[in-house]
Amino acid sequence: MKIAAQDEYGLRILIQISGADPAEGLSIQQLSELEGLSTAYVAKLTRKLRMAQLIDSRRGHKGGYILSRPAESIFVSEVMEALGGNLYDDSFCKSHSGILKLCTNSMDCSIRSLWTIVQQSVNQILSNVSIADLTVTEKKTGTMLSTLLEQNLINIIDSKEAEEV
Amino acid sequence: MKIAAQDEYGLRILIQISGADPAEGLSIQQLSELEGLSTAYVAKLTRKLRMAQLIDSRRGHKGGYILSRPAESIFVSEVMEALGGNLYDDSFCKSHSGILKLCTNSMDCSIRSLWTIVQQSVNQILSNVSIADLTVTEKKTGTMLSTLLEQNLINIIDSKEAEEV
DNA sequence: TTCAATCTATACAAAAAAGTATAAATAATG
DNA sequence: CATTATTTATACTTTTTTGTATAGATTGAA
Repeated sequence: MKIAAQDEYGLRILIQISGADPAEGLSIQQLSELEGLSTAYVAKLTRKLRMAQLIDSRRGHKGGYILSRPAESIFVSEVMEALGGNLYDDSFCKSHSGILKLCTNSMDCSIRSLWTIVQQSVNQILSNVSIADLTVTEKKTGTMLSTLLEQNLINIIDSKEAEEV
Repeated sequence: MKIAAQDEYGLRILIQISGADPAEGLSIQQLSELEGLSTAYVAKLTRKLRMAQLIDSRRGHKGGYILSRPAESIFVSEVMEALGGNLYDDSFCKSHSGILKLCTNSMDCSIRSLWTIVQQSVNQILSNVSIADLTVTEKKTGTMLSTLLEQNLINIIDSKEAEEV
């Protein structure tokens, strides 16, 4: 259970682009220097980001990449989806109301339920963090999203009692 | 960002062992038939589980594997650790009190903070689900841990406001 | 128009993960 | 003790992921 290389590098590239002057954009060459990756590899990753409509490209002389939308409206969940797909596809075993159940009727179901819960939890976090939240600016120096998970962590522990053996 | 094959198969094998009669255990051959994996592959996975002291082996005639502890005390987080390691190593960027911060002072820090939050969230879930919770028995049929994540999901959304721009 | 800077697409190579094969060690049982 | 059923360890092959190379298409500017 690992974060793939593409996830990390693709996200870094997107954050770099979000920090650039939108009138100029960033070229593959510039991104390559900024992140210490080969130009060929950057090109491969920008292709995925572009095909997912997260960035727009301008070809030819003075070309480069810019975000296709404001950084505030691009969420990390979308970036992960574009780069590496989901941890686990949770299209079933999920109740209509959005409340998850860990069903132990069969091993298939219990394991699938577990992955679904994990997937949902990860997705819930990543779909609430935007590229703007991760972009470094002078204004933002020192900013913390300190309560993002704080309460969250406590609740899971308490809810353990809900188990009916 | 994917669940590795070893994570899934290793967990399944452990659940199978937990369901077996402790006086008999389960052999590699039996596990292979139960899960539809080659004996060689099962052997590779049981080795990891054994080295992590999650199962005990008995060699020779009538040998096999049993859990080294009660299923109630083996948590999925340990199993994942034994099989594939962590999503991300979160040994730093974590405050003493256990409250996580998404620090945006530098890109390195902001991305690392994000992975740390994700890692902690996943770990919090997996360290509260035991092998017993996933094991199928007649008694347990129909059991649900329905509130495991329920509240959890709502809190993250609300806490988004805590951001100080 | 011509040139250089740039993105685009596809094919290739290297590294890591997944899965297999095999020989040796161990233990129960007749 | 010999045989058979079993785990153990290591080396090997296949597949997937990661990363590179290269040739072509597009654009701006002299």
